Amino acid sequence: MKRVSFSDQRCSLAQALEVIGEWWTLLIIREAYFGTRRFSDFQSRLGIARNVLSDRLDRLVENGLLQREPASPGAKRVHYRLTDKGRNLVTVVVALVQWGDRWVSGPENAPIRMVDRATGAEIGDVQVRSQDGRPLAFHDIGLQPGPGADQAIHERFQETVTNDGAVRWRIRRHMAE
Amino acid sequence: MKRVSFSDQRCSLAQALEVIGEWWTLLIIREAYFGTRRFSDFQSRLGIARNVLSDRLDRLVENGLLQREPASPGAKRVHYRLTDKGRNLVTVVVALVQWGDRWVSGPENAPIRMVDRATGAEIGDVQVRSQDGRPLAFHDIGLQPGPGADQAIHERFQETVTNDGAVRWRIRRHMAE
DNA sequence: CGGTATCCCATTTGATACTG
DNA sequence: CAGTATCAAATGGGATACCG
Repeated sequence: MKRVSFSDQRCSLAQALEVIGEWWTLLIIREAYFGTRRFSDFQSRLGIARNVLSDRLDRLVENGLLQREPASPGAKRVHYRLTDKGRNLVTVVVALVQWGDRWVSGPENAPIRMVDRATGAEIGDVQVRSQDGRPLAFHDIGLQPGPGADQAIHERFQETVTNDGAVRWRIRRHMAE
Repeated sequence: MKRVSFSDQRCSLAQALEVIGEWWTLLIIREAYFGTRRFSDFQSRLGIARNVLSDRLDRLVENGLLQREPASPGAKRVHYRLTDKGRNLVTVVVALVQWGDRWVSGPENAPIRMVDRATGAEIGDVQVRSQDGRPLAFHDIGLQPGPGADQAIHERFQETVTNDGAVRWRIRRHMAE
């Protein structure tokens, strides 16, 4: 059966997965970070089937993560280059690589080191932070209904106002109540 | 045909995708962040088929992102709770949500706000940073062969030593040379 | 409630052959 | 080189029925 489209889910996570959730997509993006631009280089380095690659590249261009440009001025041959939208995914990729290094492969097996160009030192761990830069641990992050929250989302939250007028949101653990 | 297993790819990104690359997996993790613990709550909130959910939960437990525990002491009913390994993915999820908010949905449509519990202010953008906390833009990040680099990886880099003895790595754009 | 077992279809994927 | 076209196999996913 057709998988439910995530696009009707409001969550940005689902929306993002709609774009990059395909198996190969992030690996293609990663290859692009490496500077790979040509069809055949993507193909041989990733070991991906040509038709699948073709399809994924099309979709990535369509979605604005990659752009096609003439390999040399006037040539019909094209290169695939990252757009800002694609480049902006670097946080996700780095976070994912670091997670994989830490919990799956083990840091000692990391095939790639990512360094700060300016100093040559390894980059830091990607972290969630407050706007003023304090690292936030899992439990420091609170959830609230956002500007685009629909009925279903609102139903999952319970709003309470404390004595001093501050507003708190609590997440309902179970719907039935 | 059988899809190539990413596990034989050295890259931690591929390894991570092996664990969480499945369509539903990250959404289940997100639900767990919301505090969802029961099978039926996952099911009804995500709208996922029961057998698929069953399979994904099994795999998540197998891979150590979730753990099963008795719903109440002595009960046979179980809850699914995040492990540290699962919780640690929060960076990835937040980065992905923020990317989706920014590039796909538009921030004004964000159904969920993530705030710093201590202040109630929105959390900051997840960023790649140097170890001493400077934000690193895409081009500030350099790549080098890591401790687990194999022959194939090494071949993609060219090592050069500058006059003053510093070592630089350059990525070969094309293999043939 | 919390699953498991079956069944079946849609999609993805890889291999191969072909084209400009 | 840079794809497109076609095809078969594997898998993912949904629906439904069943069970303790």
